[in-house]
Amino acid sequence: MTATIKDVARVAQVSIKTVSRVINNEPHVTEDMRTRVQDAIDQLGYAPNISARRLVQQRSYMLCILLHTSGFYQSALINKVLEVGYEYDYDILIQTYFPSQTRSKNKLSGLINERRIDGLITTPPCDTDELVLELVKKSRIPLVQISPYSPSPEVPSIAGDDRQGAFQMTNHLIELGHRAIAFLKGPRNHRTSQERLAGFHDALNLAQMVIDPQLELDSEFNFEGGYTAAKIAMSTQKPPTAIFGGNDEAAFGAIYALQEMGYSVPQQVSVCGFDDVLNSKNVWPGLTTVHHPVDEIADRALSMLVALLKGEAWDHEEKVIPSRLVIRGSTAQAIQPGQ
Amino acid sequence: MTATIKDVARVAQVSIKTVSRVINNEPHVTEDMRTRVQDAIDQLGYAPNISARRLVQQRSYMLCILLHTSGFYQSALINKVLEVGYEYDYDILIQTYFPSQTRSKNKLSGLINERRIDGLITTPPCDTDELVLELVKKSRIPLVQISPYSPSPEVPSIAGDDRQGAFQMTNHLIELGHRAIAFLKGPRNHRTSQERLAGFHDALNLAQMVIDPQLELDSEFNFEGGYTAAKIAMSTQKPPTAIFGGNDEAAFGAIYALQEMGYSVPQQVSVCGFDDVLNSKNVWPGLTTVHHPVDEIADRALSMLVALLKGEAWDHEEKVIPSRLVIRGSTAQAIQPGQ
DNA sequence: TTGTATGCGTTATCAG
DNA sequence: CTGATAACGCATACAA
Repeated sequence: MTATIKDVARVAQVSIKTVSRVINNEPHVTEDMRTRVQDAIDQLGYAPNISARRLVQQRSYMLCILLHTSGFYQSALINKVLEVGYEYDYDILIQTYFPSQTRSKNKLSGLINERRIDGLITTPPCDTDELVLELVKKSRIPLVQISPYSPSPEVPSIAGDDRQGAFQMTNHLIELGHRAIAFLKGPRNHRTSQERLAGFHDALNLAQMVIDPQLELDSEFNFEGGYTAAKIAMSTQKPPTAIFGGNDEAAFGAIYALQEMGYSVPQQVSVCGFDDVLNSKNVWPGLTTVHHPVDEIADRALSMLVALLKGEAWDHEEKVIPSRLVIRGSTAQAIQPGQ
Repeated sequence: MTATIKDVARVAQVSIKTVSRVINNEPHVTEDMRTRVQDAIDQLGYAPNISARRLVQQRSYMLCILLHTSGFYQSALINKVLEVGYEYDYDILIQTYFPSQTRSKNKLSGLINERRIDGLITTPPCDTDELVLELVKKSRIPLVQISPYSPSPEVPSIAGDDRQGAFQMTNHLIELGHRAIAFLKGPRNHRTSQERLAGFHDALNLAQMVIDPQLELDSEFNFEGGYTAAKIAMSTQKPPTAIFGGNDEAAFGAIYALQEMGYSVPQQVSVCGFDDVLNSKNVWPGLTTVHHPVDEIADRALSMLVALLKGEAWDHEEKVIPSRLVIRGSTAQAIQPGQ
C-alpha cells in the first residue's frame, strides 16, 4: 500500500491540511512544522496522488498538441515540445488527428469532453476542422493556434513570417540571375501555402518580372508532391532554371526528380526549400532554405497556453516570428542563355 | 456547470449505479432503462469525469514511452506510436529522459511515483539507467523494453534482428567485391551497436577475411559521428572502398564527408546504413540500408504493455523481429585495384 | 434487475 | 498558525 496524506499526517502528528500546505509550498507554516512534515514524507516515501488532486481541482494538468501529418517539420515541432515540456507542471499529450477517421474523432472528443486536457494547441490544418472548433468552443478550454489559416483576434496564435521568408528567398534566386523560377505550391488549407506564394509574387513584382501561372505548380508539402511537380515543370517547353519548393520535403522531392532526369543541382538547376528541417543541412550539398522558427514557435505556443491557463491576459495580437534565409549549396548562379 | 452522473440519474429517474452500468456497458440492465439513461446522457451532453474514475480505480489510463535522443529513428518510432495510439483506451505520453538533467529526473520520478502512468516502455539507452530501473521496481508498474541492452527473461522486450541484418549487409558489400570495409561503431551502451558489429564480423569470418581493428571506427548514431569517422577512415594509408554506417544518420554523415572530400558515391566509395529511416529513400541516389522493423516494434511494444496491464500472461521470450536488406543506389561494385 | 451507502486522496472552507 | 470536515465525481460492495 502506498502512503497517503493521512499517513503522513499521522506520522508527523499534524493534520492533513498542514501536510497539504507543506506539499504545496503554502505560507503560514512554522519552520518546525515544515521539517517535521518533510521528514515524515521522506520516511514514508510519500508522493501525492495526482488523480485526487485533479478531481478536486477540476483540472487535468495535461495539455494537448494536435497534429495532422507526420513529416519532418512536425517531428521538429514534437522534438522541441518534448524538450521544453518538462519545464512546466503539465504533461503534454501529442495527438494526431485525422478528421476522416471515426476513431480519431472519438479520441479527440473524449479528450476534451471528459476534461482530460486543460488546454489545446493546434497545428495546420487542424485549426480549420469543424469538430475541433466546436469541441473547443463548447468546452471553453483555452486554445493556442500555430500558423492558423485565419488568425482571429479572439484566439491567441503564433506563426513564422512565411511571406517575408519567401520574398527573401525569391530575391536570392533573382540575384543569382534566375528568370524562370518554378514555385511548388502547398496544400490549399494551409495559410503558409498562400503566404509563401504571396512572398514569391512580391519579389517578382519588385523585380518587374512577369508572374507566369505555368510556373506555379500544384504540389504538396511532401516528397512525392515535389517529385511529381518537378518532373512536370522540367517537361515543359521552357523549363525553369530554379525550383522553389513549398517546403523542404517538396524540395527534396524536386532534387531527387532532377537527379533522376540527369540534371545536376545546382549547376544546371537551383533548388531551394522552406522550413530548414534537420536534414536540410545534412544532405550534400546542403539545401538552401528559409529557416522557419519552429523551435521558438513551439516554445512560445506552450508558454502562451500555460499563461492563459494561469488566467493571464494577452494582447490579442498575432505573434509573427521572422524567418531567416539560409544559403547552402543547392542554389547557384543561373546558366545564362547561350552559355 | 458540466453534468455529472447524478444529473443524469436525476433526469433519467434512475440511480447513479444504473447510469454507471450503462456508461460502462455492464450487463443486467433492461433495454428500456438503457435507452432512458442514454437519452438523458445525450440531452445533458454528459461525459464521465476521468479524474474521478482514475481516483477510484487507482489507475491513470496513461502509458509512457521513454526516449533519450531525438533522431530520425526516434521520430519514426514516435510517428508509429501516435498512429496506433488511439486504438487503445490509454493516452500515451511521450517523454524524453536525460539522466544528466535534474528536471528530467524529477519529471520521471513524479510521473511514476505520483502514479500518473500505468505502464512504461523504454528505448535505448534508457533501459540501462539506474533511476529508471529503480523507479519501475519500486512502483511495480509493468515495463516493456525496446531493444534493451541486456534482455532479461523477467522483463518483456522486443527488438529487431540487428546481427542478422548487419550480416546480410556485409555479405552484400563483399559480393560487390569490397575487401576493405570500414564499420562505424555506435555508442557502447546500445546493444544494437554490439549486435551490428557482431553481424559484420560474422560475414567477414564467413568470407575468410581478416578483421582489421583499424577499419572499425568509434562513431555515434548521428550525422556528426559518421561525418567525423568517415573523414578519419579516408585519411589512412589504405582507405576503405566501402563504409558501413552504424545507422542511417551516421551513413548520411559519411556520405556528406565523402562528397566534401571529392569522392563520388557510389562510384568511388560505397556507403550503407542501418534502420531505413524515412529519408533514406528520398535522398539521391537512395541509401542502401537494412530495414529495421520500427513500425512493428512500436506496435507490438504497445500491445504487449496493454496486455500486461490486463493481467495477461506472456511467454518470457524476447521477441526478435527479422531485419531486411534494402538495396538502393549508394552501394556499387568495388573499384578493382589497378582499375 | 435496481438502488444505497461508502470510500478513493486530495484541496478548500472556516472556525479555533 | 493550525485543524476538523466537507466537497470533488465516480465505482463498487452489498442490500433490496
